[in-house]
Amino acid sequence: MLSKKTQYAFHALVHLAENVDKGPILISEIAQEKNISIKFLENILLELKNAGILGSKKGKGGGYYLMRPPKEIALAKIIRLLDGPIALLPCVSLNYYERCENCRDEAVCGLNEVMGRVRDSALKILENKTLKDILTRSA
Amino acid sequence: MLSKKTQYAFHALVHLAENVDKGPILISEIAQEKNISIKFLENILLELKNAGILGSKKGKGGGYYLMRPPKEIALAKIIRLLDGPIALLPCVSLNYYERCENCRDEAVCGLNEVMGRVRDSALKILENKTLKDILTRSA
DNA sequence: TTATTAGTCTATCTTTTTTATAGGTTTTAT
DNA sequence: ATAAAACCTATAAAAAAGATAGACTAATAA
Repeated sequence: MLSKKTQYAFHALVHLAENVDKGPILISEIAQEKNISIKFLENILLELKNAGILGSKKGKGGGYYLMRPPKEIALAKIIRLLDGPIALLPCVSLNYYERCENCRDEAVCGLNEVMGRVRDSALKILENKTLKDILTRSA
Repeated sequence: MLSKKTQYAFHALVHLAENVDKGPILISEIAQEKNISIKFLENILLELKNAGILGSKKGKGGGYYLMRPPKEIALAKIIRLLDGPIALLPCVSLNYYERCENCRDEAVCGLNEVMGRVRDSALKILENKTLKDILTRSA
């Protein structure tokens, strides 16, 4: 399961995407709209900003905004940033690989192979679907 | 990521599957072979037994054994038992569903839809692949 | 230039989950 | 009887997740 952090991030990003035309959006507005603790959300948005996904403006009229159009922000990127590996096992992770301590040889480990396939099938979706694809469907 | 518990369970099950002909297998043997803390493994095997996946025999000559042939034990079942939901979000989980607290209407939530697809693609593999499919490939 | 607004930063705290261990109990083969 | 091996329950230790606090900095407007 994705952590609350990542879930909150997605909802916040959706809100920002659905309001791109309105200039910088307040943390407090997002927090209220999406029912998220404002202080917790603050940390999350900062992290997204430091990763170059969001930009911000301080002072009156300030807030957060997307650095790129929604269709260029892949879901996989957000998950990896805030949650870490997408793979179910460290030994099949592309970005967070760790050697398996419990098997003799990954090359002939059947678990490794099957979990690699699960990873591929998830990535096929998560690398290609973007913020644009998770906006509210009526909008 | 799957918990250590689930990872250990898979490795233990593989060992049992690869030794079906040898009668009950000792916890200690599995622990040593797969490099798992024996006491931790004990708990895991018990849980698998209580779920009807393993059987056991006490006393001398005792140990654990599979209750069904490896090809009838789906990977999804093991994961759900020891790790809980396979879905990335509670609101798209088939077995552990929880309402989303952050969106107004799941029916039009794009995140819900995409994550539902990720779940389906993972389940397509994990429901159909079994213990038999994760045995060491040379065997 | 000062007050206000709003993000920045870092630290800490609480709770939950995960991982692991301990030690006695029961069953069974010999 | 005794030794082997699973059973059971509790607890402890460590790590991660979730949440909060408060002082700091930058931008804007009066």
